[in-house]
Amino acid sequence: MSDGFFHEGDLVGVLTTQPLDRLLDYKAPEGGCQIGAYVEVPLGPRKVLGVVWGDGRGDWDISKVRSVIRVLDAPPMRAEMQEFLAKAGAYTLTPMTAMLRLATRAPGLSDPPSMRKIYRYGTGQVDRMTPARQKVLAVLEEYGGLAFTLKELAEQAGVGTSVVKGLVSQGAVREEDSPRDLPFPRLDPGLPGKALNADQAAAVETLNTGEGYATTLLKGVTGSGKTEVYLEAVAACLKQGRQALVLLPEIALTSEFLTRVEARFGARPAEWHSGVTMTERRRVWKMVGQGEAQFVVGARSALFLPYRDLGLIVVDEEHDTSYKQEDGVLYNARDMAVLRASLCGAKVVLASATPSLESWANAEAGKYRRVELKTRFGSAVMPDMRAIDMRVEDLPGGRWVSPTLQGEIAARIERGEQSLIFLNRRGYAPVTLCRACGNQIGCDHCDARMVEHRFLKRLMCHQCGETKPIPTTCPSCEAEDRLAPIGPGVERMGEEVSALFPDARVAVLSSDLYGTARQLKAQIEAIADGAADVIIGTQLVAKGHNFPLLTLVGVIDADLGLQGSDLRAAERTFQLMRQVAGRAGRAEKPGLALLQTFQPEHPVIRAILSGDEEGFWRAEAAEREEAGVPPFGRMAGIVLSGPEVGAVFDLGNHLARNDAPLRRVGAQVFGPAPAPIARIRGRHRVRLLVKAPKGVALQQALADWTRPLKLKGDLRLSIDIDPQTFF
DNA sequence: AGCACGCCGACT
DNA sequence: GTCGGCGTGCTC
Repeated sequence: MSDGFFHEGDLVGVLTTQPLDRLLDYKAPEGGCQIGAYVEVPLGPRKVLGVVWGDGRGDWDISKVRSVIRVLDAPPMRAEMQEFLAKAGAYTLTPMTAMLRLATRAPGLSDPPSMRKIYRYGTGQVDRMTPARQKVLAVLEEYGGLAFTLKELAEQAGVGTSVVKGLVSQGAVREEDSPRDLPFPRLDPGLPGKALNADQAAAVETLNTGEGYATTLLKGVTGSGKTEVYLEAVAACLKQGRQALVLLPEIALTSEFLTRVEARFGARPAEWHSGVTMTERRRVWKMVGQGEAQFVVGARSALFLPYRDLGLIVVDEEHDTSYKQEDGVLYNARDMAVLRASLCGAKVVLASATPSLESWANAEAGKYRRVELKTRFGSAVMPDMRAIDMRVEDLPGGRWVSPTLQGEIAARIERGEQSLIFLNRRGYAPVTLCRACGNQIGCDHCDARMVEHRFLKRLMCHQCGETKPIPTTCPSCEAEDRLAPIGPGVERMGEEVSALFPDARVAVLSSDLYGTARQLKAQIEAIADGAADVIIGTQLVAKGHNFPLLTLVGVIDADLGLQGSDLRAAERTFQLMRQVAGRAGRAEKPGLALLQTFQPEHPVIRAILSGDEEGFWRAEAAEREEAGVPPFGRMAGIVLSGPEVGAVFDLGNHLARNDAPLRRVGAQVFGPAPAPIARIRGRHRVRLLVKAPKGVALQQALADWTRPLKLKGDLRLSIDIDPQTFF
């Protein structure tokens, strides 16, 4: 190889998407290929996708080495992307083949550029003009030289597609082939943004200061205008001719957000999330690679698109736990964003009203810059927050709205304002109990209780999604009609609130009550416009929706999430409560947030009420430092699973006993213990936790520790670096 | 990941 | 006899 080019017949090392965890040797194809080239290679009887990763190893019988079939029509993977995948793979202990699969998650990459028919003005004359034909020509006239697809044109004109076809046959409309993967419309960062207040302007200044890599924690309460601020960072990035990426939790990817982008830059960005169609996915992947998509708004996997020159990554709601999730590979998108940016000299903005403790600690340590937006827009201020001490409230069994909260809701209904009841529990009742034998109905495949969904008239397991009809006899003792729903879910809250306020319009917002994301969004928009007096919602409502008429938030069970010894539970409760409370009083009217709790003296509850966030974080940080857990120590979770408990535990015990590679680096292993969810879809799960001091080569030790294992039968092992839960 | 090979149990 | 279960091995 010289300057990254291989001539025909040179030995190249190819990384494929097949799970053979090493480079495979091939001969460079006719015409040669560049390092990084996306190629199609033969593997056994199949053709597979790969990337020319570097020199061939030459350790394979040369007579068996086959040739690369062809180089695909895409810019080669950049060295910086190779490095990103290698480092991310090494960090998460993920095989490189799996990393490459993440980076090529678009269908039909090996297909030739696909064409579609488009329609524009032709030169021919129409021999017989009809009203329908007139309409089609009028549409083409109105939009000048613009081309349409058949469906678009027919729809715009309000006629059938046959009318267009008729005009084509006469030459009055021209049919052309055009590449399906069209560039995205240019965005104009020069358009005027919203007027910024002093806080915001200062924040923008900080974000845009300096060249090259830097991470800034952008902290701002709900309604302080974080989005406007980071869109200005996007504008600055686009002005430099570099690409920008905004990551959002999947659930927050709404058309409302895209519309805001359009209002700021005059065009919509490229979208990348699970709801994007296959053809659009390919278009985004290709256009990002060609630099024809300047701005991508997407879910976590958008980090692995082949950017040509990425200059900015915004991680909005950076504390959101959905950034760490399994989709084949366990990675934390927030951390990977920082890694990627540091490799390509991009800036990172971590935006949140309630940052994660990790980011807070990094800012404290001076690794991140930090800016804060304190002012809420207009006259809106943070709501008044108070606890309702449930120990002194007079509340009959089976009811959850305290008299104090009820009174406040009544006052809001009177004034035509909205109230939000927050309960982070989907369904009707979390437990179905047999009053005869005490049995709680559980899932047959998981170690979880079935949740009653009265709306669906079924019991559902929230772990595996399994449902079954609500039984009338107890499956354990066969007593008739002794099963009772215990505890509240949002559906049941809806029932209670409707009974308390028969004339009020009550809306229950839960992801499972709406068929599609679109319906849910429409419902949220209608509610924001005033279509409901009382809104009952799960954590869905904590994620960035605006309710201008909302002046009261009642948190039904502020203690939910405080129990258990999970060190992150306090952090998460704190974040969630602050966010929910931030929903109230966004417009002109002051808000009130009421937290129903049985332990008003709990440090988390007190920190929320007093608004002493710094105090909360300092206390929380001290506790974690004491315990030597993240971010002050390293942790990894090892989950073993299999159909048979005994075998899974045996493997766990074997691992725990043979922990020499861990002890060498000063790491300790705890367990095996049943995993937080001990059984999922019929597979038993056992977890070991590894705790290590900061700064040791933990990944290497874990690899040495688990490598000798031969997983027999249906046993699986997965390693989770920096797990979200540890108890 | 696929796909072939291969070695034991219950059917025509 | 042979169909088919899925354990093991191979792909540059």
